[in-house]
Amino acid sequence: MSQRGRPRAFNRDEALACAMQVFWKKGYEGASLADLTDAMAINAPSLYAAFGSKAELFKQAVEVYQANVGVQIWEALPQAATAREGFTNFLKETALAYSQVDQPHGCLIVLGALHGEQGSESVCTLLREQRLANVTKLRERLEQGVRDGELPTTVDCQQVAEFYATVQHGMSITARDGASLEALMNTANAAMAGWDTLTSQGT
Amino acid sequence: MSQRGRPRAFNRDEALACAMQVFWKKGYEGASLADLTDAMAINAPSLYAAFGSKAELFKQAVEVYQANVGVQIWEALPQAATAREGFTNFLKETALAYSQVDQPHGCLIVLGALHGEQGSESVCTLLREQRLANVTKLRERLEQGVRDGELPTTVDCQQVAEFYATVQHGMSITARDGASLEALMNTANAAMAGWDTLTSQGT
DNA sequence: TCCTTTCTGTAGTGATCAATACATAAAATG
DNA sequence: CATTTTATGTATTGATCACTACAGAAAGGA
Repeated sequence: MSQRGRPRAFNRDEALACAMQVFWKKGYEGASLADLTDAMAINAPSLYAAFGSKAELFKQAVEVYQANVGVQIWEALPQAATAREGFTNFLKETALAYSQVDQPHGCLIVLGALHGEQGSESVCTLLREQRLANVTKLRERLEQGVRDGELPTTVDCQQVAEFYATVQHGMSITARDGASLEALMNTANAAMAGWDTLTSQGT
Repeated sequence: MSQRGRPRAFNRDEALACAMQVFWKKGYEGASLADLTDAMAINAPSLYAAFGSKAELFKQAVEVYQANVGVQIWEALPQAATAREGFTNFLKETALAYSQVDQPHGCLIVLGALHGEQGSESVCTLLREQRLANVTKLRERLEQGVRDGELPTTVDCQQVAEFYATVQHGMSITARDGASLEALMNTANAAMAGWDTLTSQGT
């Protein structure tokens, strides 16, 4: 049972990667269909046949982003031996990912769609859920640190997770404003300066 | 030499305040002229006669935002007796301003226009310059602390300023995601947890 | 009263938006 | 070869975008 009909003349994955780049650079609403079809080197009917809609294309682009850029950031958490090392590497990988040359600076998940007002509600909600899920990842790594005996049971894991997630969110803005890798690394280090205090007392 | 011609039928400042609310909530590109004229309760020709263009209206809305919301945040810096107290209050005022009830959460300067791609380059540039100017305000307060003898001369004021600016940027995203005042206050406190370390050593 | 000046509301401008109708092209199947 | 199926390119859809032409209304000045 091979494929019937005229074969697709473009590579779906490559086109999706091009679309991801456009969304990353311009955001969901800022990326017009003309921008997307130009970058993907296909016509609008081919885009709709392959991806369904602009919103669906964006959601698949987010998956590509997570699999390529995001995984580098978030695999630092479970791989590290300690929560402290995990958070340190998480922030450093964020600094690296947000300042790559020949790539849009900052994060697609943070910058992709902030104002879900006109037709982009579902996309905005998707990204917000991703960000909230990221807070959960950070909190769970802290809770693991508590279970391991690395951190005291009095630490408020949710509060600490929200702080480091907020720092990461801010790094997207700062990266878009032109911050260098060195500057982002310094911010990552600065965020870790409070680690001992944050993970020793409850408040 | 009083005013000639038919008098304006609406209050310019009130209409501008309404426009500022729309831009704050929906962003520059997300706010359509229909949104603006609806909120301002005027017709398009009146808007253009009074403000010139959508971009010019936005720039004036930013001034209104700075004068009302921003001043509450930034006057904390010079008013405090010490840099530490100034930064603490700066972050706490930020948490308050970003989680006001019956107001859009987060900051117009941060969330108003991030992707300056299609006709919004000038607006995007304006906001970026504002954010960079904010970093300068923070750095100058630290330098004042060095002159006062509060902070050692070895402290890298630019690095510390960029860190706290990044935290503030991130609080806009976190606030938009639904964070409570309490959560933002906790993040403000968490950011201050590293103060002593950041302002004692050079790196 | 008449003229000038400025504002207001209606009704549009061309451009661009996301999304498609349709005819044709290219493959497998019979 | 004929049929079916799917993809492609051209051209276009109605909606919405920021913006404005125009005529009438409301004021001051002569």
